[in-house]
Amino acid sequence: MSEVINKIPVISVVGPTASGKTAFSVALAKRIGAEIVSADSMQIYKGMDIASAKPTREEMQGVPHHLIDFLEPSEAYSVARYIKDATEAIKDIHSRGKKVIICGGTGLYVDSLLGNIVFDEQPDNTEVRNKLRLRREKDGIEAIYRELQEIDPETADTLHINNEGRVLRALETYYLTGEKPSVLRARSRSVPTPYNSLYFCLNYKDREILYDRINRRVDIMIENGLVEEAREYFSLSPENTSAQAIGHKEIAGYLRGEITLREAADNLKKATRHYAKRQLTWFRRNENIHNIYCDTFENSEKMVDYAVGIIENSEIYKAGEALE
RNA sequence: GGGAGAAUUCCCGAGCGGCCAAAGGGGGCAGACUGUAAAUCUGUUGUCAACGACUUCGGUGGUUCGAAUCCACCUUCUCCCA
Repeated sequence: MSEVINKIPVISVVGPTASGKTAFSVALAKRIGAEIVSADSMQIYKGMDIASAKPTREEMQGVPHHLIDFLEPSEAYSVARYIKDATEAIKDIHSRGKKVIICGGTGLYVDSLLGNIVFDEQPDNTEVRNKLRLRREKDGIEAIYRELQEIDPETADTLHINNEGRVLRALETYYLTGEKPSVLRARSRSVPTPYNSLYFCLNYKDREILYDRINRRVDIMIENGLVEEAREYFSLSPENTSAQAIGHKEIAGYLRGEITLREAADNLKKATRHYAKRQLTWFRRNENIHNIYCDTFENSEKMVDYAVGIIENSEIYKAGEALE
């Protein structure tokens, strides 16, 4: 009980893309007096407003948003950096007596942050990484994988050989730190979380409704100038994290004249649906999550009422109040 | 009106007498996930009382021990000449 008192209460709003997180989290924030810390690996980037469905000024309705629109697309980013940035933002908000809502669809970021996964400082990896890549070219992935099996069979067991990126990274970690990835992973989870969190996942009983929302949103993005945004984006030609974003890369074929805009739009819809499905898989394994099935509520206000009810019944703020 | 060809499982598309519930891809569904995560990767996808059984390859009939594969007719579609 005493540890609950010292923890920072945090509400998180997750859910698949296009589920309505932005509107919901803003409405909830206004109701309970919170600020929003984004957990979105693409909305961090400047100049990807349409593709990442970044909340607009109007949508934010005066609720402060953190970790949005602050990085150049050419910059790399990672979970480790996210945790650092988000921790800082949370402390800041909390110190000013406001409540915190984490809102975003990047499950890895949210879970790593709230689960307090510790990412130690690591030396520069470019040299090791390049060496491993060269060896992969020369000896093939089988040899690399076999080596991982010898060094850290536990990690090798959890990785499929076809997942080359992960296999390579596991070995890279080993050569960089001298420790087995499985050991590091265990240690990263050993520090108790400083947060007292309550998870909401915006969900849909009927998946078709979500898919329809996605399809419609893509059409709107195109109406709003997604093609122009993509054209500008590619003129900068960044090759980092931001290049992975769904949106611009599907439009690229059209810009090169290889496919019609219609085809590009269909590809984009498809890729977004796939992404939403992966997100659902991720969130499903969190048994502490409160699913809010959007298609079972009359209106958005009732959804917020429902969430507030759960918050009031929970201990996360009560414990804090008892302290004051 | 004449000629050529095609119809395959949710879609595209292979198969051309047994090894076919039928390659491959797409889509769907499920899953994994610790430093690029909107990424990367895996499994599954006719039905069932399910290590076996049953119903499928436009329709009907036939040839054959055996047909998605061969034959006949029918239906629909495509193309070419009129």
